[in-house]
Amino acid sequence: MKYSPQKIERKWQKIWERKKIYKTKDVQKKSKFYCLDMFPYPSGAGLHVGHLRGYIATDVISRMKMMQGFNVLHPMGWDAFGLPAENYAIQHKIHPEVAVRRNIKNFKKQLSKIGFTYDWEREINTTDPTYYKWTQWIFLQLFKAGLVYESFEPINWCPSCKTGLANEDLERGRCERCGSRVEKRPLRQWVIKITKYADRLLKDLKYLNWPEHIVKMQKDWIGKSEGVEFEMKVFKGKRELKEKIKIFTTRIDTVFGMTYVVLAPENKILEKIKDKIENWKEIEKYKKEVEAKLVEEREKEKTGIKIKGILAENPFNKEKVPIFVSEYVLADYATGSVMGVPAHDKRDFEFAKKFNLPIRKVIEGGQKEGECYEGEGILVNSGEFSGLNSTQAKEKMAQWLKERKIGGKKVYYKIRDWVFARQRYWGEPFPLVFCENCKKKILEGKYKKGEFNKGELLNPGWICVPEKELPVKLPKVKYYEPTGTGESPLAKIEKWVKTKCPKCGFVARRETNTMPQWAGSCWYYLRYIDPKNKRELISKKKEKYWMPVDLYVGGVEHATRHLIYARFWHKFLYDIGVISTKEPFLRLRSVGVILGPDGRKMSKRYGNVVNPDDVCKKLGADSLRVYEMFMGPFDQEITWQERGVVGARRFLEKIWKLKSKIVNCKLQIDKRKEILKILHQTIKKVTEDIETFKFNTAISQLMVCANRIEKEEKIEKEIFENYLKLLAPFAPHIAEEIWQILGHKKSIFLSPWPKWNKKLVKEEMITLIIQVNGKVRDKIEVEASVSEEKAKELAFSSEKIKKWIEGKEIKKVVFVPGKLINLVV
RNA sequence: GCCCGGGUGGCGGAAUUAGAAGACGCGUGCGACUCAAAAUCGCAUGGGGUUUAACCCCUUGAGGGUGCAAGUCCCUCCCCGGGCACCA
Repeated sequence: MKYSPQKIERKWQKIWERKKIYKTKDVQKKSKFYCLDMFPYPSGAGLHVGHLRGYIATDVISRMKMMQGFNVLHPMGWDAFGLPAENYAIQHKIHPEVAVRRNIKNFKKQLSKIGFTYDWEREINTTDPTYYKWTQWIFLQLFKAGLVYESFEPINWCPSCKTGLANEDLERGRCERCGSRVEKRPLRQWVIKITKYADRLLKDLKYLNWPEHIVKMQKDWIGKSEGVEFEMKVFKGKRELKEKIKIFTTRIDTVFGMTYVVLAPENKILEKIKDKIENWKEIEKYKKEVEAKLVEEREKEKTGIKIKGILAENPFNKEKVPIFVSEYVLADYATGSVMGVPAHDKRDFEFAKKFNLPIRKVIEGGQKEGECYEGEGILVNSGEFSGLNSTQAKEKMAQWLKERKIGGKKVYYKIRDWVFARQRYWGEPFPLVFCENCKKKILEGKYKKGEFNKGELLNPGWICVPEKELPVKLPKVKYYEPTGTGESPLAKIEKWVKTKCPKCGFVARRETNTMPQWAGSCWYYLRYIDPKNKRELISKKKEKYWMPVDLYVGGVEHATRHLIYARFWHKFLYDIGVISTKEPFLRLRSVGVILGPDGRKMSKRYGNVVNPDDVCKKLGADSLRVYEMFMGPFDQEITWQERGVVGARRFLEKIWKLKSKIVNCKLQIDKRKEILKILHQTIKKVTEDIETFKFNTAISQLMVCANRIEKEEKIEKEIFENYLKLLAPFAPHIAEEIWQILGHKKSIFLSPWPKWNKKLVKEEMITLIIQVNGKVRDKIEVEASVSEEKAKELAFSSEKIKKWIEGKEIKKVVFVPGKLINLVV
């Protein structure tokens, strides 16, 4: 009989489904394994082979764990809110809801052909009201805890997507999604105080078994800076103003080198002191110019303007220095103002040169003439602090400021609060309404204690929708295109917007922004555990059993977005007692991108997309699976080559043929020993390599083993069965088919994973390498336990070796047991 | 600019604690089977010497170093990929 994957694959997929062998049970006894993929956006383009790489890997591991006796949870679902789904809908003039339904159907169909172990009874969809009810619920808890605030500050606005964006959604000043240049635009926004969790998000990284580079990316993104903050007095002539300029620096040791101060154009202090500024009109003009610039443009230059008429006083030496406004100071980091120390900061150096400002050296550290020196060293020209080294000076100066109550140690983070609202249709509605009456009450202080929660007091007028009224359903609309006005399309649906205040019953209006794509993916891994729970987000018992996720697999592109947001929400849920774990994802592995056959990113635009359906049809799902795991290191980017799938298919053909050699009796003893040895070596290598994500070498070992077995006339049934089990996670259909042909009634995946015998794995005989001066000159078959004496004897008696050492003095002999002997002459 | 990865045959890639460089696969060549082709099977396959053979030399981006021994460790440089980029 010929190997015909088209027939057997469909057959087994149906049987597995019917017999529900992958149904996850919430039994609490067995050891559990929660194996999770980052769930896909069901885009209209469908899946390509690149998407599958991670899914196949988790499937391989899930199958092995299953056979090892673990209770495995390996679910799948859909991250279906957000821009990709919405843009697709707009482009094709279909309602997003319809498009999503259609796309999910297509994705599911595609996935069903690969032979995954998903338990579809736990399927989730972020756009399902029974799901987003809980997304809204979590938001409400954040709101009530005072972690959400309404802001009107200028934020990043994508003119093409017509929505505000979070810092995380930018790439070099461009929209991460569409590549448009982002503008700063004042907009009413909901912002979540993720910065409150910055320190914990940083510290707890040490508990995680994550790839180092991803940990580092998160550290850099959170960007903790420890320094000193202090106040500078501001003078107009001899008169001191009541406003003070706050400076944050990580290099207080260079403070005596300050020759000027720079403020961000958006710094609020400017407005406060504008009547003291002689050239206010000029400053105002400059401010407008800078604000009109795109984020990207601001990064290139160091334009600036001097504020005339006022000076700032350095508290350390009472020196009065000029004040500038420049675009190189960021308004939304630290105090929005910096001290200019051109001798010891490259940016200040550049600026000082441009504006002809004095450059004063205060750190001695072997710098070059005419350049700035950013390293640490010994303080000079620094009054009482001269002679200290940078580290000592930092301590003493912070103390000095603290004693005078004008400053002290301070920590800032690079991570910004999370801009959480989008002016788009396809997202979760906010469970908030705005009530003028309640606003008045709060502002006038005429309310009872406990009448309003922390969030409501923080955002006067905004009232929480009661939890029992959740979900606030996204209304069906005719027109869902973004408006571009800063309002979401929902604002136009008067019937939906107009409502009653749940608190006082007055006329109120619903919040019309929607949540960003990331919201739904922040907690989806919890929903898989308890997908049908209507009473609570998750049952405590189930959470305790299944959490944390034991293995999480997905692309690196989520390192500073989804993976930070999800950790943040998880920690919050922990804080309010909903869950018992501090971190959601214990072990993380990132999957490398598969490039098209032309070496470019797989994309419709390049016409290089490989559809798994075609590969399955032509060569079979098992071949596809084996190839994807064999093609190279899992986390590495790699080019798709159809030839490679053909190679995988040939390997499976070989296995298929091997079954005709199976016999029920035992082999001759020496042969049996040899075959058993390679089998047990293979059990060891495959088991360990799957565990450590070295799928390519696991398969290579399976090939080596098959090549050896193939040489025999006969194969012992038991040996072959063990081999099949090792192959099964990679090529489940063919393994199951042969398993059945061999007479088994139950699925191979219900049989136990083989264990290796330490004694059998060990080589008894080895090839002893004989080197002369480090070069291989002879090889001899010996027992692995060969002694140094014996090895020497063998080396000296070798004819080949004699040739090399003849007439020479042996200076040294190096013996590595079980490996080699090196004669140095 | 700063911080991470990485550079191994024609190609994808193996190589434990430094211990036979090139496992496994692809491709290619030759042969078998065949009327023929495909598929399949067998053999060969880093480069260069060489009288068949035996054997020798060179070879892991470049150069230097440490070691009996270096793809692996150290220094200098080149190239490729990624992250961050006025974060004070």
